[in-house]
Amino acid sequence: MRRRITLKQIAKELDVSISTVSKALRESKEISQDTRDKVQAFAKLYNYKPNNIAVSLKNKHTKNIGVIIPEIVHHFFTTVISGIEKVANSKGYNVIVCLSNESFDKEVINMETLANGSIDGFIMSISKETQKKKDFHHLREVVNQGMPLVMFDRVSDEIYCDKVIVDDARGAYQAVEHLIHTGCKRIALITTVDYVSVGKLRTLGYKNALLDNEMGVDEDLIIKIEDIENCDKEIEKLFDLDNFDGVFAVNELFALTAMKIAQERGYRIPEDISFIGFTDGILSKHASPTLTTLAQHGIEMGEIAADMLIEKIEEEEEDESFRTEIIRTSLIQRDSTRKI
Amino acid sequence: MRRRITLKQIAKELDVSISTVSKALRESKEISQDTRDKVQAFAKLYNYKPNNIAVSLKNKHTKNIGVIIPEIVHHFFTTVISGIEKVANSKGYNVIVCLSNESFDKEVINMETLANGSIDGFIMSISKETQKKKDFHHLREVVNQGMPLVMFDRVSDEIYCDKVIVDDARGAYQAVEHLIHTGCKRIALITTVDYVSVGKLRTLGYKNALLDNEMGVDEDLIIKIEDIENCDKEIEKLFDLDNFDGVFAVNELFALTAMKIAQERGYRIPEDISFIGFTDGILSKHASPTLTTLAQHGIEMGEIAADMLIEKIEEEEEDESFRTEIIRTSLIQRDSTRKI
DNA sequence: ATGAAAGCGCTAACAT
DNA sequence: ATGTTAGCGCTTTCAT
Repeated sequence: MRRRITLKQIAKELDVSISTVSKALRESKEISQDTRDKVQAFAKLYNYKPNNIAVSLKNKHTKNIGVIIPEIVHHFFTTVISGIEKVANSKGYNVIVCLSNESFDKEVINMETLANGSIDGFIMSISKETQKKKDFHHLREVVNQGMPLVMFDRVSDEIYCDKVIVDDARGAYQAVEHLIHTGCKRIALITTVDYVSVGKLRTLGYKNALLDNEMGVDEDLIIKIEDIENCDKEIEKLFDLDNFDGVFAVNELFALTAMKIAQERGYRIPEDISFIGFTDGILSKHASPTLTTLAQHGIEMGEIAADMLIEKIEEEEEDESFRTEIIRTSLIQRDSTRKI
Repeated sequence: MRRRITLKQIAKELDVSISTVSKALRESKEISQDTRDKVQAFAKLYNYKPNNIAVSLKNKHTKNIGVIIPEIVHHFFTTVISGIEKVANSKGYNVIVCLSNESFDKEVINMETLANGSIDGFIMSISKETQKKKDFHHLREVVNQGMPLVMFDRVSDEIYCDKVIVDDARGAYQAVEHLIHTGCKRIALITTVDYVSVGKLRTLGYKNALLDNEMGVDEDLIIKIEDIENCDKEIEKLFDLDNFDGVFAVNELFALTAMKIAQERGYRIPEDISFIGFTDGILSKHASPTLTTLAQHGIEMGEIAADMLIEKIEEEEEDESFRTEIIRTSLIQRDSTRKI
């Protein structure tokens, strides 16, 4: 078991100085071709690779980027990671993933441990709890230290940094309009509690679409779900109390659950009730009937976030201007809505 | 924008030496209570946090663990990461995730970049391409350098290291027996090509279950799918050519696709045909009918892998004995199989 | 063309 | 009780 070899050892073996070895390895023409060849051959033979940590300490950058997300077992976030990873790797960066599990404390701890020199910048989506508490001191701190930060999807207006967001309100608007255009007259909304920023925005889009089409908002047709585990109970209530011919749900799970309940109650989809979900994940594609959804383009979001971050990391002087990229959703028509 | 403060700066401000500051911060009783208080107050005020990189260089460990998986947009792997993350974080480690995207070259590159000092150990599941090529030099190299490695799920016998695997053959056996016990007479198998180790093992379990129940293996009932994207075409062929009353599929997607085709052809599930899938992901739970599956306990695998790795990382002298933990699958009965 | 030396931020053995 | 020094592995400036 050979341990990794260092410059020092090479220098000693070859009876030259450490700096000669270092330079030879980096093809410096300060060093004679002869020595360069000799050093390189030796390095290759012993499979020399520079120690990343030492290089990081010296160069003041780690070539790591930290990603903090609420949940990894959530298809949208994994697609974003996939996009981040792709561009990060192509530019020589590694991705350190930390999960907050929707907990404020965990989010704070994660940020603090990573911010102490382990990474060159952050990409993050804040936890529900953080959104509820509205306490962003940890983000502020990191930004104040000059560490680049890109927020995505679940962002906060209070923090000045680059952002990549989905056009939630517009997407919801688009979905509801599609229901209207395909003949729905009474459209229900299944959404989350208001402190979840994206839920709120999607609710807004839903209302606007109704208003713009002179349909009026009926609050009885809107249910806000807190406990995702037991969303079926809440949704059952909607079916008990009211009737409608279209459902817009802010995520796949709500949409699928609603479809299942509708089917159990004997409604035909989409003839009797049409369904659209936000977020195009695996569930939608394999549901029966397949679910019409709004694709959020997670991979693309990840790629853009990583590009923005790396740009900020690598720019010479720091630039105080921040961008917000808005990713348009696109409607994926499947079998849970009527054809136009 | 205040940059991070260092020991040196604290020392200068307080007019003491760097080592005094270092010691004071670590509550060394070599230092007078007075100085300790003063230093700590100052450090707190300026929010001093030790630089991880410097500590790593000094201490020869990074408190990072590298995880290399073929795909992140794959529910099983994300559950494993979730488990790894949980125990890693609880023991003060960060998780660096790299994706091979099922590519041998990418896997090699990922390992090499991480092995150069960025991490203290690896947890990995090898790519399909690596399994096909049977080239494990990169793993061997890492192990030879004394870097702890834990392989999970897709492992290789050629590498001596700790492993965590699913009892694939036994799980498949269990699934097929369940089909038999619930009355199936002719059971089809939808599997992957043989070089995917888990596919091969699950095929083995299938055959053994049939043999042990004196049912005989009919090769016409076995299809091996190479191209997952177009698995529906292959599965259609199975339905065209043969008839059967039970299907065991080595993953969720194959099972769901087969169920959908069966439904289109007018078969009732489970009355006419029963289905079981390997891997209990989100699809199974939300399919209609819900799919009976073998749960692989990804979270648990991740936790065990992380525990094994950290144990090896932290042990004093290195221990050449390696363990293989076998995780039993469990059958989750849902509506795609008949009740006993 | 080569090497000595300083320094990145920290720890720790060894003075004083 | 405090400070000096060396060193982790590397880069780079400044001699020689």
